[in-house]
Amino acid sequence: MGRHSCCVKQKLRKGLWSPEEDEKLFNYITRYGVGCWSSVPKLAGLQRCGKSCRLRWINYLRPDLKRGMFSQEEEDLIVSLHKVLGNRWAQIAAQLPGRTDNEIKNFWNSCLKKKLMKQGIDPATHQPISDVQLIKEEKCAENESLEVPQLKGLTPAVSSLRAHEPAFLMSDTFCEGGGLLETSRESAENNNYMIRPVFDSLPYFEFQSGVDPAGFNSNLLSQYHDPPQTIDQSHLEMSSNFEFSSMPSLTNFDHPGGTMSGSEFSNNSTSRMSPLFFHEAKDQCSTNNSSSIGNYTGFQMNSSVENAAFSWCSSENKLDCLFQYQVNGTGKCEELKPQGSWQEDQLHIGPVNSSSVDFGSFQLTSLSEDLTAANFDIFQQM
DNA sequence: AAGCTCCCCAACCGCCATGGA
DNA sequence: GTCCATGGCGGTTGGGGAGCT
Repeated sequence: MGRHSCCVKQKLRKGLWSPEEDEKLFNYITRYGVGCWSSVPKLAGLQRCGKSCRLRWINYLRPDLKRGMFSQEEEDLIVSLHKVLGNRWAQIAAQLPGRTDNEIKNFWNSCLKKKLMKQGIDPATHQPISDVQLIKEEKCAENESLEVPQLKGLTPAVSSLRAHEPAFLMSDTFCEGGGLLETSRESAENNNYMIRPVFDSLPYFEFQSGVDPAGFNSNLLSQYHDPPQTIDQSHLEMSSNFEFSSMPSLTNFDHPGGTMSGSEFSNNSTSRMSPLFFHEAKDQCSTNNSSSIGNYTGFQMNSSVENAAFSWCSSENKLDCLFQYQVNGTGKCEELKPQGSWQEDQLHIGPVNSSSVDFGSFQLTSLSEDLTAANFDIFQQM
């Protein structure tokens, strides 16, 4: 018997999320934080499985998500990282703040792969297609000599295609194994000696430092942006400390098995605001020119979001969060939120509780007078 | 306008790792 | 050591919008 999904077993709702469901989930997470995902749907009043809720939160509702097109810089970074990491989307995503593994995976499959192929680069190996094709054709020839009948399934039209197909299409569509329309994965499996990343046994990399202000890890790129064809694996294997540690992981919001309280949650997610707040902020900004910062009009919020400064950028019709902080009993500023922004149509619901946050393990490391230029490193662990 | 095809991307599936009982 | 619940991840699917005929 095949394994049933949790949704099937519990006769839960599947498919696209409605705005009402989003609202319920967002309200719940905002208020109580993420403790145990399996209990979230019940407590939030959703007919979904916990997994589904988790995914929806991580891929869509999370406040720090970037929206919109990938920049050229991000694109280059993804390609470089893929060259090193292969399809380890979660690890790639960890180097692109605000992007999810799913988003990057989709972007890769729908755009980047094609782009690379057009450039004559095999997306699986990052080698020139001519080289890859040469190897593949050699293997094809080998197999054909051994298993000629495999080609019998090809229609005349397809057979003629074989002769005229550009190399990069040939490599993905036809060739060996007798499959007429081999998927790239099947093809990859059959040709594992070709599609394997430059090196594969890569449990961890060191990301201890080198995170530039844009959030990218320059260490990784300087090391691997244009990596040599061979990399000394022994170096990697012997470095037991290698880990992705300095970047805000996409799963930093998850506290597996933990008991993250609502206030703790707000440490990570205070960037959500209610539409009411949004309009309030917008109005305040548009009428208050006394604290302009460049193109912005700054102000201090004292209503639904406390201890935070936002600014309304009228030219872009968006609200920017300059920072949010927490001052403890000693007056020490213990947290700053990274700069972010919200388009009006991205706003959802829910008050934000930013009080009594325990920021024990995080420390503000820099603060500029010019808030728009401030470079905050809130995830630098003490 | 209707039908068809393509393709993007949100969401699901299933496997694996981990941790607690 | 085993079982079970849970979370994380990569691969895959299919709904639906866009573009074309």
